[in-house]
Amino acid sequence: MPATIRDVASLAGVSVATVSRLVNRSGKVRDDTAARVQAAIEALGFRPSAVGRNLSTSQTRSLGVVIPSLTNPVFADAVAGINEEARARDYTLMFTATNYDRAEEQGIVDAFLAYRVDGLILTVADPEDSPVLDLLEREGVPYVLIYNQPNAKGRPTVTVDNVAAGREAAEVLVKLGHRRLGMVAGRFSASDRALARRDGFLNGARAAGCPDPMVLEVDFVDLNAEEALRPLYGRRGEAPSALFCSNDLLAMAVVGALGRLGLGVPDDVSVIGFDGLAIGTQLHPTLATIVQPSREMGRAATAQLLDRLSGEVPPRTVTLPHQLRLGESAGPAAKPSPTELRDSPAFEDEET
Amino acid sequence: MPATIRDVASLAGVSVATVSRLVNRSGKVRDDTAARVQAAIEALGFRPSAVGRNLSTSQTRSLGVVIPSLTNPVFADAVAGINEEARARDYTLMFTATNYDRAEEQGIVDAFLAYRVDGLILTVADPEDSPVLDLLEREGVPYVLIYNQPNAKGRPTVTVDNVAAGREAAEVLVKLGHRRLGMVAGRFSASDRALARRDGFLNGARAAGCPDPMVLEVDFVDLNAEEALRPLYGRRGEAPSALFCSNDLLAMAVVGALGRLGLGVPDDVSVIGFDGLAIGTQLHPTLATIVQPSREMGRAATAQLLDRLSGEVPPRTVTLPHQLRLGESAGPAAKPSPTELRDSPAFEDEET
DNA sequence: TTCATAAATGTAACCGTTTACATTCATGAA
DNA sequence: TTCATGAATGTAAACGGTTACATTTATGAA
Repeated sequence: MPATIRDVASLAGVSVATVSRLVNRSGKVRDDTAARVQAAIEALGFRPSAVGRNLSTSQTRSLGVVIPSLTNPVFADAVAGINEEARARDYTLMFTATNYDRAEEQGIVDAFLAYRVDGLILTVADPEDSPVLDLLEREGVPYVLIYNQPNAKGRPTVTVDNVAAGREAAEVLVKLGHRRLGMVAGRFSASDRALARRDGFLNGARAAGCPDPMVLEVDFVDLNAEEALRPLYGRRGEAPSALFCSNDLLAMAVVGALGRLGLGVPDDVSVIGFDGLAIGTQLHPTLATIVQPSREMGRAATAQLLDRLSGEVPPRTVTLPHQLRLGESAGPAAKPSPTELRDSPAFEDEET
Repeated sequence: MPATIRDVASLAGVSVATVSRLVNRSGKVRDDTAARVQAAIEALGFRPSAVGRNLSTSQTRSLGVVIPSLTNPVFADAVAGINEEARARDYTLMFTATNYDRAEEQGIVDAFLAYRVDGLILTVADPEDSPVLDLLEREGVPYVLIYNQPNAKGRPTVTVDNVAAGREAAEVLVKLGHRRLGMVAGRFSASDRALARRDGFLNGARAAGCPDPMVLEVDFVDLNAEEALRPLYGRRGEAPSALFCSNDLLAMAVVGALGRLGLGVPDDVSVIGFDGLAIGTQLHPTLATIVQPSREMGRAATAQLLDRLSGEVPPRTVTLPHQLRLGESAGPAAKPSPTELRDSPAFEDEET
């Protein structure tokens, strides 16, 4: 229905090649011819079809974006960054969320490959063991991971140092006087980064001579935080006085749940999250967290991918700096009660 | 580089038509032939090119999504809904955020039209006066608006009744004993819905015999809420005791800013937002708000658009139900001090 | 067997671009 | 005036599918 390049050509009395040259500035055309063609284009409202062009050039100037969920602002922020960079370079985005479902993941990537996207940006459950990534490798379609851990297979990734960050979370809590630490995390099977953060956290706790933190693995989607925390806070004395949550959304839910369990934050329990969501600073108490530069990560991933597409850079892993953001949700440990002193011999080697 | 339908055909010793028929189940092919072709497909890793298909069928099974921002979860939620419905019907999404910029808007829609998306879902600044929508109308490309106000030009829209909702916000505040109401809103020029909410709010306030609420129009992106509120809360007695915010993000910022100004929520000032973001229920105080079913709106918009593409339904406007969600941020008005009683004769006709 | 009919398959044009290569045109030197 | 040269333009073949229509093959009734 819309006008084609041939319509324009015949109206202007030139060949399609000339029209194409003018439209793409890919060759010289005399001024008066140009004017005639331009007039024809406007008269017909000609809008070159990307699909025709894609077919003939066998590239689409489009990128596929595959993330677990948009409901978590951390991903939304990354997509915002991806979007910015892609638009700036005149690429279009095909987008989808997998809802943490591997089958979906597969289906989506299949669809994107059918559309012949030039490259993909994705966050997968586990890059070490990912059929989709293997597929992309096999097909030779360039991709960059985002948020995922750098991994054995050398897959290009833009991320932060989750292990170091987890360790810092432990360290700051210890510095505040906490000894009994705990962690609440989403399912590790769905998040290699949560796993890395845990590793760092345990590490940090051990290095500081704390007893091993207990780790609570919870169902992140439709979570009942109160229910999940109850076992931990059934008996008082032995429960952790500080919790590290594998992401901010989780941390916010935990803070709310603790309140409903009658525990004050940070007076009874300190909480520190991960992600650095903007809203965290608006809350009451403000959320202590480890900030990752999500938007920037999106931008960086896109930049690398596009550079790669224009044949420049070799694939590589980029680690962006994270940053501790103190907040009211993490406070000094309460003075231990006599019973607790008795229960926790580890207190002997307390520092500070 | 990837295998084409002709490769498959020649390997299987059949014609391309047969392969096509098998792939699309669009015609009968004998079992043994089917097996041979299937084998060839697998041997070559044949993946039919959507771009080839798009060209020949002149449709793309893709939808364009254009929203102001992903950073606001209300849009992210809608996109999640759009994504769900689109995937279920085997459509792919092209996506972009405009950052509330009209020029961007135009550029993006141009790009989507070039890609020949089958239809668009969008939220624009002002549907009454929108070059992009006029363009779509002219080109005959189907679209559905989301969040925008139903409008004179009869553009199909999926939304809630923002005017009624605004009125309800006023009513609930009045019922809590507030008389001096105020509203904080994003720029009306960027949001027809904020405008509608204000209209309803003013209406409700008047109907209840309250003095006209003052309306503070603020810059929503990179907002310094504290600075913005200072004029309102410079002198105490005359400042509003309850604020309606045109969206939840704004409300959260306002709650935080009030705290920093030394004003307690809800003890000194009540705050009610709009959107019903999930996090609102986790906050402390929990956020009173008017919930719109964002995900559902995304789904509904997509459903209507796709139905329309298959030639069924005529374009129409759908109004989904909104819902008041009480929260701790809106509480009863403080007993008026004597000075205030003197200053506000309007208190005479107080109800309840 | 023979033939009408239906089932299965094949042929080739078309969708809207790009682009290698061929052709025509203008220009200025000889 | 003629011709070599480079600039401007044109021709036609891809690109990877779909599909109307033509052709071949199988089926079963007479």
